[in-house]
Amino acid sequence: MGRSPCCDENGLKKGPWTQEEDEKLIDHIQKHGHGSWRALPKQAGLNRCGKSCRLRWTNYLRPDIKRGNFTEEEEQTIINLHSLLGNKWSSIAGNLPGRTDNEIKNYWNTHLRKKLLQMGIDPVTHRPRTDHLNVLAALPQLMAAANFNSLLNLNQNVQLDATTLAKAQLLHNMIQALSINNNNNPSSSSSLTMQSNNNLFGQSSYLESLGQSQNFSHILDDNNDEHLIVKNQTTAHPFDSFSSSIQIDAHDDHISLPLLVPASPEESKQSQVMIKKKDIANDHHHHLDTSNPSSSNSTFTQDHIQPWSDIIDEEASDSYWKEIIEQTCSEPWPFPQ
DNA sequence: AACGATTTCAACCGCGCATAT
DNA sequence: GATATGCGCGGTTGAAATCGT
Repeated sequence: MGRSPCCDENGLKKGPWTQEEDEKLIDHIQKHGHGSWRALPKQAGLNRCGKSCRLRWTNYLRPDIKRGNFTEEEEQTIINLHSLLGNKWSSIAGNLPGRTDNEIKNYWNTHLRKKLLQMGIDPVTHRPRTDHLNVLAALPQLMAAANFNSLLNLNQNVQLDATTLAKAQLLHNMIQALSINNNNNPSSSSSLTMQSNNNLFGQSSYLESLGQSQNFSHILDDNNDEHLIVKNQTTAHPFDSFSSSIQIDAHDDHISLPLLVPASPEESKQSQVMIKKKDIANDHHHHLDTSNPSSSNSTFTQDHIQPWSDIIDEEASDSYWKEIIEQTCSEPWPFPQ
């Protein structure tokens, strides 16, 4: 089946549109509608192919185009819809009035994709990435450089945006990676020490600071250990399609970090990191609990650790990691100092 | 200030599907 | 049913803008 190439016809202009061309196109469509895109250029006096005219109109000149930055709500919608639909940009655009599929696609590729990657989430599957964890384990000094005093100031209510949540997720992954590494390699030098004058997770304001509304409930386990169960009930959060819960051992001295995006119940269990509160309180140094039973159940072993060259993919470039590290460790966290 | 690296985004390209002939 | 045509979609490109040194 033959097809006449759309824009290969002789003499048809390509490239950026001039103001004059825009005006001609707008004027013609306002007077006559676009009708047949193929016939439009001649009728409008444009030396363009119909395809180029359609693209210019739908992506730029249409009067109902919404300009400006994407709002948090729009970001949330895109992420949620992408997790359901994949790269169905036109379908996603259908749920965002005034936004074009091209604009959404560009915004995804330049912003949202990176944001998810920074959270340790695969932007294709929307599931946690694990291929980079042992790379992080090689960078414990970066963690020590992070300003945890500001992170751990828990007496302020702070609304977190997606970027901050991304940092929290990455931090969680880093701690998780180091814990796993320690577990598998007791002689490893990658133990993590964090300085703080605050009792980290024993305060509900930490949870509130995640910008989430929760229900708290106490339960007793088989050993009569009291647990504080915190259920994430946020509905306006970009990741509300994922159920996340935070469990605090109120009786014992273990606290679990929230896994913001558990891929599955199994993964969620395996990725819990326990930090001993007494370590925090006693010497103001936070140590990862290397005897952590949940991480000892981890399926990660040294056998799974791959060479850097095997791990790195097209998006895990030097600049990619540089960006993550810099944003995670150098920027001030949005917690009050 | 200059230059190279990186990012952004408008525009293009090729393909698949639907419809017309 | 075969072929031709048009449209829309998703991936890719490359110039311009921005950033970093």
